[in-house]
Amino acid sequence: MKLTGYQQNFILHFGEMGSRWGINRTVGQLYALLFISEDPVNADQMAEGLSMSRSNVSMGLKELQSWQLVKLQHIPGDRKDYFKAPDDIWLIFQTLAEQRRQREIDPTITMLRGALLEPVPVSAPDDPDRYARQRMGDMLELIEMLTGWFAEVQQLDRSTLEKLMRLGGGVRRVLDVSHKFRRDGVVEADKTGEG
Amino acid sequence: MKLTGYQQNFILHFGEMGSRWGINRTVGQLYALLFISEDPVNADQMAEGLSMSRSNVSMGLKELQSWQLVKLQHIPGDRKDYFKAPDDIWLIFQTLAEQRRQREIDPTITMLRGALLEPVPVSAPDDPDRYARQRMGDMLELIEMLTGWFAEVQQLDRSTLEKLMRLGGGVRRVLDVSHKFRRDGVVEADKTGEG
DNA sequence: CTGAATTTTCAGGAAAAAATGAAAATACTA
DNA sequence: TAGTATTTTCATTTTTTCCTGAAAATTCAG
Repeated sequence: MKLTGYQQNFILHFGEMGSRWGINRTVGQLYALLFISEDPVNADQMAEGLSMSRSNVSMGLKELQSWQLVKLQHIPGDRKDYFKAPDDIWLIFQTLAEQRRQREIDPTITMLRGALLEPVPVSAPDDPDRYARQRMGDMLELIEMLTGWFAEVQQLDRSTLEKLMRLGGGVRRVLDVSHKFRRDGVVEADKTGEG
Repeated sequence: MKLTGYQQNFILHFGEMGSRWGINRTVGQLYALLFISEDPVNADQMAEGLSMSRSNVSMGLKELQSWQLVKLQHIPGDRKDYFKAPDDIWLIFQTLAEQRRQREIDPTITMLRGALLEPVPVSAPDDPDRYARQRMGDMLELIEMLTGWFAEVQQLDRSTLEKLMRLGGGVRRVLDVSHKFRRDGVVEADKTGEG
């Protein structure tokens, strides 16, 4: 597994960014390598190409598999496991976003719901947790709105999604007009009229 | 600075999640404390309430200020610095998203642009970097589409934004109809018609 | 200016995370 | 099923990150 300087540059960058992305250098480098490799790669090749121990590759691959970011393949006549990143970069992005939601947001939603479910002792006017409760409620509301939106948008087909993206801020104009066509009251007419 | 069990629960959670969010425990706890505190808090109070050293608080606050997530205030007759999280939780979210973009995505955009600018040696059919170039181009295209979209949507006023969120996947229906009103060719008519 | 109050810096120790090599486990072939 | 190829596990070492206390720097009242 020989890597060109061009490829190494990309791989090193992903390794360094790893810490900011909540993954370690190894995992970042492994994924970068898979991402730019047209053919599937086996663990020995990765260890050699990235100059790291075989066991480190094994742990890194395990991590990547738990993120569902790699596909396992087999090559006829070869007993080794070969790995590949999905061809579809949109799919990679969606998987990444979905996994980060599960790891970074869901636990907080659970905590907030639990805390807000606790009954207020006597709802005394001097409740020391009054403000905390309110803030936690605000936070939960925002997170639920955002994650709910994301979940729905994730269902959209590729072309609709790209259309929405390219529309950008122009979505405001479309939204302004949309109340004329609403069917089920989801859309509220906007009377602020700054357009 | 006395904290109730209710408040401590929230603060501890943020501390533990910190590592997943790319901040350390201290910073997570500090922000959680500020977030649920109605009145501004000074550094000594934080150190006491969170049982950590005064110097640790100082470093944590420096970090939070670099994220522009705290507001500095002064209380008449008191020389200490007091800190507060913004009241507006939408603003907090936007700041967070903006800062993460700068730290986690912008460096990669820069790297990709630089790499893709490099001229292909002789465009030989056996260019070993052919596939890597293509993949990096695909990645840059997706990232630019997403960040560009995000930048535009960030400009929208609060009520339009909430409207878009609550619309969720229903945006497809609105998009379908929008081509009737397009002004500048950004919107492509969709003939797949699965509605 | 002086000195007290307050905040910041930073070297060094503590804790956490990552990486390694050896051994164990697993999977497969003959 | 014996033997080999391959992968995984895990105790240990290495590296990185975090936290602290002491000292330095800054701010401000008198």
